[in-house]
This record gives sequence, C-alpha cells and structure tokens, in this order.
Amino acid sequence: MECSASTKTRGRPREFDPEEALASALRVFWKHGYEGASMAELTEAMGITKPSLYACFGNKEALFKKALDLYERDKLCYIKTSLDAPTAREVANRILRGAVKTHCGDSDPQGCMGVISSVACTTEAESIRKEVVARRASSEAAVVERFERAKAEGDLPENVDAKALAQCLLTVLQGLSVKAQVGAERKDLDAVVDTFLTMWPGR
Amino acid sequence: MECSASTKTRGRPREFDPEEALASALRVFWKHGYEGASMAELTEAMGITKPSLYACFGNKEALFKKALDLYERDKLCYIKTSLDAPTAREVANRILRGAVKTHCGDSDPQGCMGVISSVACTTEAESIRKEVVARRASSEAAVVERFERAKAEGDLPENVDAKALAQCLLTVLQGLSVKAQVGAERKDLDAVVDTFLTMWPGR
DNA sequence: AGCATTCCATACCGAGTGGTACATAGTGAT
DNA sequence: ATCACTATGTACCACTCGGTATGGAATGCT
Repeated sequence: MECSASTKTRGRPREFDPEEALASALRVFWKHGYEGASMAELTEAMGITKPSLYACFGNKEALFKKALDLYERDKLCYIKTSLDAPTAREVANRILRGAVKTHCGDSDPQGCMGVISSVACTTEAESIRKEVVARRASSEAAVVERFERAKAEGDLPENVDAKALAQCLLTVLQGLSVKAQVGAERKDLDAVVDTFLTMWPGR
Repeated sequence: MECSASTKTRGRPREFDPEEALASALRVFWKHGYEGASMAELTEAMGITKPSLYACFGNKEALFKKALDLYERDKLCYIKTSLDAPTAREVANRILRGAVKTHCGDSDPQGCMGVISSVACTTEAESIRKEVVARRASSEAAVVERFERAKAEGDLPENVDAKALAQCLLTVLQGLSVKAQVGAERKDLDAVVDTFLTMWPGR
C-alpha cells in the first residue's frame, strides 16, 4: 500500500501510474472543491476503482492534500518566481498576470482550487479549510516581506503599509479567481489588472 | 400551499411565521451555501418539519431563491444606496466599508452568500450559480453607469475606463468576502480598503 | 510448483441526501 | 354536526455519500 516510487515489485504490479491518477484527481478537486468532488467522479477520472484509490492514496482527505501539493507545485509556482522581479510593481504585474493565465485558461478548470476548496466547506470538512488557509498565509507572508524590501529599495513610497498593500494585492487575486470561476471573460480580467496596475503606487 | 399573506383562513392555520422561517433559512444558506445546506439543518433552524417547508416554499431551490431575495433586500442594499454618494471615490468608499461591515460582522455569518453559493456549486446545481451570477451582473452594470456619470462630472480622470474600474472595485469586493469568510480579521480588511482608496484615481 | 505478497473488481456497508405518502389535527363554512 | 380544506408529524422512499470486506488474478521469491 501507499503509493511510492520504490523498485521492489513483490506481488501483482499496479496497473496505473499514481502520478497520472493524481493529476486527474487534481482536475476534479479543482473543478468542484473538496466536498463537491465525489469518490465516484474521482475514480472515474482517475481510471481506477475505489479499493485501488484507497490502497494507494489513503482516503479522500489524504488524496486531496496530495493533489493540493501538486497544484501548488505546478500551478501556483508563478507566485514564488514573481517575487524575483526587480520592482514591486513588476512583482504585482507578474502575480496578477499569472493568476489570470492560470485561472482563466481553457485547458485547466477555471478559478483557484484553494479558493474553491476553502469557500465550499461544510463545517465537517473544516480541517481542509484550515489546511488551505495556512498555505495561503505563508504565501502572503512572502509577499509582505518582498514589499518591505521594496520599500527599503525605494520601489514603494515611505507612506505605504507593506502588509496592507500585499493583502490588497492578494485580495484582488482572490477576487479575480472568483470572477474567473463563475465565467468571467479573460479580456475583462485583463482590464481589471490593467486598471489596478495603473493605480499602483511607486515603481 | 404556497406561503402568502392572504387573510382567508380556511383550513388549519399555519403554526409558524414564514418570514421568520425564511430569515432562519437565509442564515443557514449564508453559512454553508446552497449545496452545503442540508434540509435537516434548514428545517431545524427554521423550527418546522419538512412537509411544512415543502408546502410553504416549494422545494430547496425555491427556498434558496426566496432567501436570496431577502438577502439582497436586507443585506446588500448598501450597494444601491452607495451609488447616491456625491463622488466616485465616496461611492467606492461606501461600498467597500459596507462590504466589510456586512461580511465581517459577528451577528451574521461571515462572507458573502452570493460568492459562497456561486463558488460552491457542483455541476447539477448550476441553475443556482447562474441565478447568482445574473443578479451580480445587474449590480455591476449599475456601478459602471455610476462611474460613467462620474467621468462626465469630472470625478474621474478622462483616461480611466469606467467599466474596468467598476469591475476592479467589485473584484476587490469579492476578494474581501472570500477573506472574510475564511476568517480574516476586520482590521486587516479595513487596512486593505484604506490602501485601495489611497490608490483610487480622482475624487 | 508452491508460497507470500500485492493489486483489481464486485458487491456491499451504514449514514445521510432531497423529497413524499399518509394519517391526524385543527380551522371556517354550511 | 358535518364537510371541505389545510397544516402537522411520522415514517418512509430511492438514491448517493465515503469507505470496506472478500475473492480471485498477477507477480517475485524459494
């Protein structure tokens, strides 16, 4: 049991690729959130049966967390790389453009999996919400830190509150993902980003 | 059947107040969204049994739409009244402050019922999502119109795109409601609004 | 070949879902 | 008092939920 990349093959070999299956599961969770994704839809998308899923991934919650890992590694990586931009404005630009591209593309589900899963939670699945919120907090902290550096480097005026500005940026980010999920057109979201960047203080 | 305020009382009189019951239902939908709210929790909160609910409100979907009407009338009215503010900046200020107060108060559930219900929708409840999205679109149109007037009146610089600015404002609005729902502190949201208004173009 | 081990498929579990049939109870009109 | 009418409470429906027991199939080791 427990999916791993070990090479010892005693017993009947597994007939599916756990990574491919996880990628399929990710798309289902992304579309419907944690509670909205049923085991039936998950197994069908993954092309495996329920016992195989449970043997390999544990249970629904463990599967979700592994999917969330994959999501952050593959789809949310643009946030971390954006922090390398030379100015605060360019950081904001890259993050927002990256969000529009990721959440409004037509090859992947619309919207942000984190937002979907944290908003769509009945009380009983609150551990999922806490998981998502905790991960988002760490991203937020990184942006705050980056903007404080930007202030020291003169990218941002002295009077701006780095933490508040970072939270404002991420608020727009989450708003964009909501709009994307309920079917906003990409050009409208691009216009929102244009407008927000026009308002952006400093360079 | 069908709840109404008619005065003819042939047959056994109803033992509950439909308006009170609807208000209780609203709080449940607000907390959990359409699909997250179970009939069991609804009936318990409303203090009535399922047959009474179905006789008076039709079914779950009809009950939700009536709750949504009540929500918009009682809780989202600040958006329409905000449009009467003298300047575009004051319109934005009132809308954002109203949102923080409404979605981050401790007497009502956290977050925006519309966002929760439109984001947390499995494919089968898509009619609910469309309903919510359509209502939001009409609000958005009103804000766009108000900002175009503001441009004509000189509140906003000539180079700003009224529609994009309105969408940007509502993007922040939805971002705020997401943050409120997952437990952001009110002072942080106030700081976001402060920052956004500092960036606001024109008067 | 025989064995231990692992995976797959079917069929099932108890609990919860939205929704309803039915008998009973309370009302106004006749 | 009887009737038509409506609300209520119980008990139930078919269905789906996440999760699992079980038997057989496929492998490596001895």
